[in-house]
Amino acid sequence: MNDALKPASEPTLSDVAALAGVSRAIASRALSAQPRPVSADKRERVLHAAEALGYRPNSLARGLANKTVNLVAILVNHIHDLSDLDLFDLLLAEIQAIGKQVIFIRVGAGEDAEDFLRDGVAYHVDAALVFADFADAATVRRMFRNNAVLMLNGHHEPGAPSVTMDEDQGIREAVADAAAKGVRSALLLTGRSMSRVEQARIASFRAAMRQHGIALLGELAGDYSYASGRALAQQIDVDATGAVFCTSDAMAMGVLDAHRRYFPGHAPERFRLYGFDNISLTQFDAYPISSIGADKRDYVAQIVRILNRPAGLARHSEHVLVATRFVPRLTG
Amino acid sequence: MNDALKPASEPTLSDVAALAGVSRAIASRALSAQPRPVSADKRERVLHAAEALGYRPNSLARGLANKTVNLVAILVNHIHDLSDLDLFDLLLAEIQAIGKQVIFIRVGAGEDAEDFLRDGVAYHVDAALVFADFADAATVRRMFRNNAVLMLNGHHEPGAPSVTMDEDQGIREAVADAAAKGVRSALLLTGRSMSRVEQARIASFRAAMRQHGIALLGELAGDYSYASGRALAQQIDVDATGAVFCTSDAMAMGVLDAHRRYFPGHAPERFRLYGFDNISLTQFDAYPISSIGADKRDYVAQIVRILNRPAGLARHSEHVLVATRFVPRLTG
DNA sequence: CTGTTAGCGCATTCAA
DNA sequence: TTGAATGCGCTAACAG
Repeated sequence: MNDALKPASEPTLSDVAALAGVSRAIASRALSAQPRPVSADKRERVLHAAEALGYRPNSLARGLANKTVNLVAILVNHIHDLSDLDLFDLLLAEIQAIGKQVIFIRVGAGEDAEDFLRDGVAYHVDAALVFADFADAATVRRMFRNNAVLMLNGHHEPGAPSVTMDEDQGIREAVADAAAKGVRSALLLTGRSMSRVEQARIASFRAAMRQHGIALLGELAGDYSYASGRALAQQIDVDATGAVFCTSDAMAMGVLDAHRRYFPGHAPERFRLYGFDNISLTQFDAYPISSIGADKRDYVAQIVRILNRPAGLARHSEHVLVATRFVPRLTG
Repeated sequence: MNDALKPASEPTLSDVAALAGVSRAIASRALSAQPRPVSADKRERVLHAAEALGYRPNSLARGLANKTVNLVAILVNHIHDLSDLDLFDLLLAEIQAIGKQVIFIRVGAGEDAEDFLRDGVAYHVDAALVFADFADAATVRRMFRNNAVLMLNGHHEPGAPSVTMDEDQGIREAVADAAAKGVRSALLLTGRSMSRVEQARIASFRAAMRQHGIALLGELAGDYSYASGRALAQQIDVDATGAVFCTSDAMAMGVLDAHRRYFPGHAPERFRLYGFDNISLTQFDAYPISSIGADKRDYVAQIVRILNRPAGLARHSEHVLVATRFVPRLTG
């Protein structure tokens, strides 16, 4: 088939090289981001040819040859928690800023992960960021044919680096705040308890309350959602309960709405209310919930720093802790 | 270098074929998702070998050979609007359900798109879903070396299919509702007016109000955010204004908080308040805002249907309209 | 049904 | 500095 009959398709490096009158190797070097030996005039010709043809390098082919794809996978259970909104937009922006693209993988309840493995649908990526609860590093490594796994779900295994929020710190501050305000008894509303992060939170609350002599009246199992907080709030004995600690802001919002008559003008009348994650919604007037959270910019910066490390994540497994703090608002 | 000295690396198809004692082609066919002619026993041997080696196909190589990568790009300005939470989790799940992976691209204010083009960082994808305001189909096509562009940002160009919410319908219902309740004058709070979608919304509101004899007292320019609604609410003359229509629920939430004294028990006392997008947050007790929106499942289903169409999106440009409806709640 | 061969588009040896 | 040749891992076309 001669050129005239060739179907219109994307120009390749060969086309550029042909138009510029150089070899493919020269064209490749001229177009490379790294400095490569090419004479000035040939470089010029190649660049012009590429421009004229509207040439776009094929990332797949480049990745195959390079074994570096500039692709990062983010594994999540889902993205419908309110706190996700604050985090992922920032994370996405920062990862793109270092020249990588983000492939989002939603593994749902957790069983689906096995499907990914079996079907081999997963991409070969430079690194995998694991927010999903279930996943252990080994599974994720197999999933992505890659050792560069960054654990962000509270697990920290010897082989893989991790960035974890030091939630204990913020929890202690919040409980101390309650104790200082005379709280003697409290209820704890929890989320999905199978999660490592959640278990750590619960343990921290228990320890801090014990330390401050606050009686733990009970633990009610929710699922982080507004609806679960709204429903569980019915079980709160407002006369006996000094404070309600929730492991998500959304649950605290549900509690607040259920008992809003006790928060006239948002001043705590019966019990104090504490949320978790310090989501931006707590800045809305209707939900002035005292909360616990880390500086998201700091958290994301730590993740990106590890991602950007030339050595890669595989070798030395660094475990980074990001500080959280108590953020007082009207309810706490 | 003999096998003993070969560095430990990912097993390839060749390794599987060797272990199974078949050719690479047979191994490839046995591992293929599509039915391919392979004898039962060889297929069995290949599967076992793959299992034993922990073989994972390299999607890059497969894509290169196939020219089909099972990758879909989603272009957004950002993902921090409350309405994004409802949409993208569902969309992600549904796209994965048809065996494709999602690469999220955040183009921010819009200038960054040019950077993507220049740097050629964009991946070769099967299709691009364009939610970002700025982008025209031609730019996106160049960006992804691909003609399969699905416009979801309100633009519908001849070359590219689109799925658009028929917002006019819901807006007419909402305005009719207000008129029926005796509203004679109204204010409109708008978002980023450069967006095609937003311009259409504004036009619909104007037309509907004209039709129902509702005087448009003014248009206040916000940015879809709670904060902008909260701030602009100061300019509302509660004595002269029968209703406030907002082009986002978040702005309506801001208005509600600013004037909450006029909504005791959420019963509209002075003016009626209408939001937009019907986000799930309007189901929270504190923000019972009447809104306008489409069935998200329907909307996503239309998108996935087009994505899944064997013919591809390139040829026939289908323009799908998804119905919106007025959803009355306490404020409207 | 099977194996051989030839690419996909690119980066990188290695001689020249 | 250049260009021919090689290979990344896989699938498709072809012949057997």
